[in-house]
Amino acid sequence: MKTLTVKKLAEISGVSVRTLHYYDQIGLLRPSIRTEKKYRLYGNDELLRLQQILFFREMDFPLKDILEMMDTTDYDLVKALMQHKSALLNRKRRISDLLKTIDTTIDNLKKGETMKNPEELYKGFPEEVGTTYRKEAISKYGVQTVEQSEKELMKLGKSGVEALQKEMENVFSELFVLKNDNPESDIVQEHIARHYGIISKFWGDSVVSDQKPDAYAGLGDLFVNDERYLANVTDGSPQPEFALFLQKAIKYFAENNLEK
Amino acid sequence: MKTLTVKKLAEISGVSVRTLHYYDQIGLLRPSIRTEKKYRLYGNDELLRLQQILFFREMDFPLKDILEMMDTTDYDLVKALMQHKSALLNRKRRISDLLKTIDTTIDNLKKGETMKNPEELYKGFPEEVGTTYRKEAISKYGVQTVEQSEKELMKLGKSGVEALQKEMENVFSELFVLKNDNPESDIVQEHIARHYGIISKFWGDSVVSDQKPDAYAGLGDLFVNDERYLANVTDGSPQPEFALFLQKAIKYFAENNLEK
DNA sequence: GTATGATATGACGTAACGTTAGGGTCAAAT
DNA sequence: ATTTGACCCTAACGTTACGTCATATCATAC
Repeated sequence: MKTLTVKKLAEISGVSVRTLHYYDQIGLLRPSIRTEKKYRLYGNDELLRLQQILFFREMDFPLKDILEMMDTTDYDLVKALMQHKSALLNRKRRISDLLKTIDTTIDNLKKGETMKNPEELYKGFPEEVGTTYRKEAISKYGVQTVEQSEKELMKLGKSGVEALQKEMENVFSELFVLKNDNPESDIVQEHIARHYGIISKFWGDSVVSDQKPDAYAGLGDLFVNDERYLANVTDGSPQPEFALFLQKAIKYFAENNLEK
Repeated sequence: MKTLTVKKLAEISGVSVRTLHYYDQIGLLRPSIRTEKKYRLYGNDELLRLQQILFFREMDFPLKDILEMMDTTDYDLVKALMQHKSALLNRKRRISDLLKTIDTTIDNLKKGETMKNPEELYKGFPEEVGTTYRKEAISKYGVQTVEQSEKELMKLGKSGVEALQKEMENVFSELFVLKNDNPESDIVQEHIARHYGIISKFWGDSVVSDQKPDAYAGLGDLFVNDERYLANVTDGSPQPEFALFLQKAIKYFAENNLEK
């Protein structure tokens, strides 16, 4: 039978020599022969096994699991693959979330220098939250949808909008008083629900209904990420603890009341 | 000013005490005060800074980068975020690929892995190059010569062949990256040489030695004439420019290294 | 005075290798 | 026969972001 040295095997399989040493060490892939002088020699079976290993490694299985899978004769491969699949799906979702957050963060940063346009509508709200979501909404649902909903907002009239703004400020100051309570307590959650209601009205149709839970949950993160959002509630001084409190409260609310 | 002990800070920020120790150690987050007895005391600024850190950590930034970002005043945050975004997009794509592979694997396992026909050997190669050349080779050298060399290929075993296939795919994807370089540049030619080596092994004796230069040069033309040959390298979308690039590179290689 | 809880430093463990470091071995070329 | 150069071996540290003891000191309450 033809045998292969480490280097050869490394070359045709595309892994490093060190990797083969390591796999030998942890018992994942042992050479079929050790010569007098301790040289490793691999046969065809080992090449085959290595291919298997690399396949699973490609799938991001930890080596420990691979070892177990390959040494357990009655291993349920399909089940393992499906499990792994769901883990991958989770990772993917998480990355999608991160991407969203990055986008809004980039938006926020850029917005800091530019923008001063016709959206006086949003004045007075937790600093520029409205405009941020306006941009997001535009990119998601198109400009005309958003402008449509803004027209509806207009119908409320200046005074109507101001009333909403005032209401929102009230909720915030009430929440501020509760900042040392448990974010998941009933009373806090009631206020959060009120806040959500106001925000919803404010968003109108610019954020489509089934996107609102996500958008709202994202709000909590924004408070933490950029203290300016709370600046006009806390009269200027940074309140990281309050922001954290809001984040937790909002997260809890979104998870328990919005996702269906 | 209000100060926080490790435990307190850990609690309100949601990280472990050990993490704070560690961040202190690597200089990422130093307490503003060290008491007589070395107790760490953190002020508001540190809490704020920690929030920033955690934000970036959420984004999967390595701590080293976070440290640099936060200590470099003129750091281009937007740029960093966009870079990071593209990295995340890559991860996401990779995961999507893995998911696809897992699905097909599960399918295969359920169907009861068969495949053992002669043409199965050529699977994974630039679509049908193998079989096409089989036909061509047969018409040129006769059936028995080809079958003989296929027996030799069989000796490599499935895994050996797969290793070759993998190697070939690697070369292609590396070449794809270089597709805007000069086809006659050293680096491109090096990869072409590798490719030729692999093809040669694959052809074995089915293509007689002194015919290989011609056959190989012909390969470049095939790429241009039939886009399917590159289909599985370019994940489906036609890449006429890449094909032309390969054709030139191969022609140059054959003329300068193979003919004599 | 002592029990309890918080804090400190130090050091090992983790995953999967990469990377020297220091020394044998084998085949070909001299 | 020897030198070269390519290849082989083991040992061991470095990497990331902490978790988990171990051991010792400190603060607070009873």
